[in-house]
Amino acid sequence: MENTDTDKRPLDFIRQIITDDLNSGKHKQSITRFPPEPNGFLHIGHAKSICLNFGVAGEFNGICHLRFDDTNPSKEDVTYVESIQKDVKWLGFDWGEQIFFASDYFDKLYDFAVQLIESGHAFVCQLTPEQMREYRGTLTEPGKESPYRNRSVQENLALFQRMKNGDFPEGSHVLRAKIDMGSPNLNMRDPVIYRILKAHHHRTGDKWQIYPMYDYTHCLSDMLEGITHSLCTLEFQDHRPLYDWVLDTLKTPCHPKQIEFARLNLTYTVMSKRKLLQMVEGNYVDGWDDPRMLTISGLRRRGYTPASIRNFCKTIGIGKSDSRISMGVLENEIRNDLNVKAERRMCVLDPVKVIIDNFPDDRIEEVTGKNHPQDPDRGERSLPFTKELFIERDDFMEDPPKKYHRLGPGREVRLRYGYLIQYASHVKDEQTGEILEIHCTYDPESKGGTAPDGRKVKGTIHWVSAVKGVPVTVNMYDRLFKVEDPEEDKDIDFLEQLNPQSRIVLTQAIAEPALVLLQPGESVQFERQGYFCLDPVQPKKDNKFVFNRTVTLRDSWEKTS
RNA sequence: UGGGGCGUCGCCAAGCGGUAAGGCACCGGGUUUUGAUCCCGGCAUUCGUAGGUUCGAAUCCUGCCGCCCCAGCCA
Repeated sequence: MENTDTDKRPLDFIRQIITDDLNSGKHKQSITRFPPEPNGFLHIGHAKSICLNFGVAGEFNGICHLRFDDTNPSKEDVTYVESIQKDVKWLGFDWGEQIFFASDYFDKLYDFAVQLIESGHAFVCQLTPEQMREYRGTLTEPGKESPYRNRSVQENLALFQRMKNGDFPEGSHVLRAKIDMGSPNLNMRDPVIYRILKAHHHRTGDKWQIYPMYDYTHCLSDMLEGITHSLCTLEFQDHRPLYDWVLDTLKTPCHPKQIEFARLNLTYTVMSKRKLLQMVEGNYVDGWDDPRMLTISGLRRRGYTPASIRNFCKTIGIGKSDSRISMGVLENEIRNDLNVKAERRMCVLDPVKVIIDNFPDDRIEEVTGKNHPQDPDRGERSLPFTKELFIERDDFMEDPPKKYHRLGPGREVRLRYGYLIQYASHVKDEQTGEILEIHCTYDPESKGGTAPDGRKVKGTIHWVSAVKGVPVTVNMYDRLFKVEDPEEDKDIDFLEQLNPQSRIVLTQAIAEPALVLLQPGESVQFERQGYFCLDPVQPKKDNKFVFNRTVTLRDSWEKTS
């Protein structure tokens, strides 16, 4: 990892706990784990957890396991386990040999369940789901004990065995922990730990008819792997007593410590896998890797770098208060990274023709541009300059305000790395008012952009040769939702808050020739516009190169649309 | 009207009884052949609120207010 952080940021509360446990000798090494359920693609929220768990391992000379929490075959799939591994690797983390599956523990988990039954701590219940809900009680009233709660150990053992054998239909029997129906914590009211599920599991096939529940599986998986610190999100705080109960009751040799932290929320997007799935399946976006999605694969396709995502996770920190981080923070990280890494190129997104009246008709002159203005080592490239050019439609105004630094009647501007040009005239469609072409004259003495007399011009604009430029398609991506929190108003479906302008496809854009040399996924800065990458998935479409806008450049010039 | 959490600048976030770090955003100024980058400078007498303890509190105690999570045979 190319991350040289010498910063002395204070430790977050989790790293403090780990530091203390290491110093006190409670543990000689920290072992964490990232435990995704393979039922969807990873998103930036998972990146926070990945950076935390793998980050801790890296900083404390510990180990971080990758463990798939695959206990619900009805929702899980191998395609997800594959994409998850790809994304974790891409983010720059390595689990080495430490890749595990909760499903690998099914036999042991079954044996533990038998132990629980034998010690009188679990029973087979035949209440229907509806009855179970009634017996559970409410937030303010205690629950009632199941009539099946006091079956004999023998009977429970036999029934559980038959559940395993597939003798009963789904929903007819469950194995429940015998805890306390009067507990104010609903999770402790005799929670279900095994249910019958006649589904094909992506790893164990049809071996099992019963599958363990999360609360029962997670703590035991952590214990089996010798996890020291089990880091999860805030909504699991109420589950911690159950996590501890299972391990205490089974008198396991080790007892990992569960610590919860706040999950990530960002403005102008949604984070839940359920909602992301809904957008994918409803075709509101073009799949899990749509560049507007905050999935890892979407960010990758958008042009975000692993380092920018890691830095983002580092700057937001770890805490316990619900928060919603401004999208600007993420954008700031990718700008910081790409400002250093991306070479500069010119591309005219919305072209209007400029004709240099005093430039020879067929002449093609080469001018040179720096690949990176702050880094001479990045070298230079050649740019063809011709009589007919394209500039940005935005860069010309018939009646510009005084602070406008671009082209207009009577004005002279610099064509970046080219020549100084002076406005001569322009022609427009009298019907529509559309500017058709702009005539200028150039100063032959100003090649490269500076005049011998040292005169200053107010602005520098980018351009592309009309004859040598190459047509490209550019996807202008913007925030996916129109509002900061699409889930704030419970009466409005979040899908109604989608930003209809989140993707604008520009088909008339024209780029400097050097742009065709890029590799798919490679990032560049289109000067004065932003950072773009050649689409890694579909670099060419209709025989034209396709670019994705990662993020705009910061713009202190208020655009008067 | 049960339980579990959380409340420090517009957004995050340090702070762990000794007198409010940092980042983003924002506002000034400088450099600049990207209105970018970069560089300087500004930006909470105040820590949800009301009391109490203390020489001294954002940090300890009490009450109140606000927000989030929990009644899946999901994770």
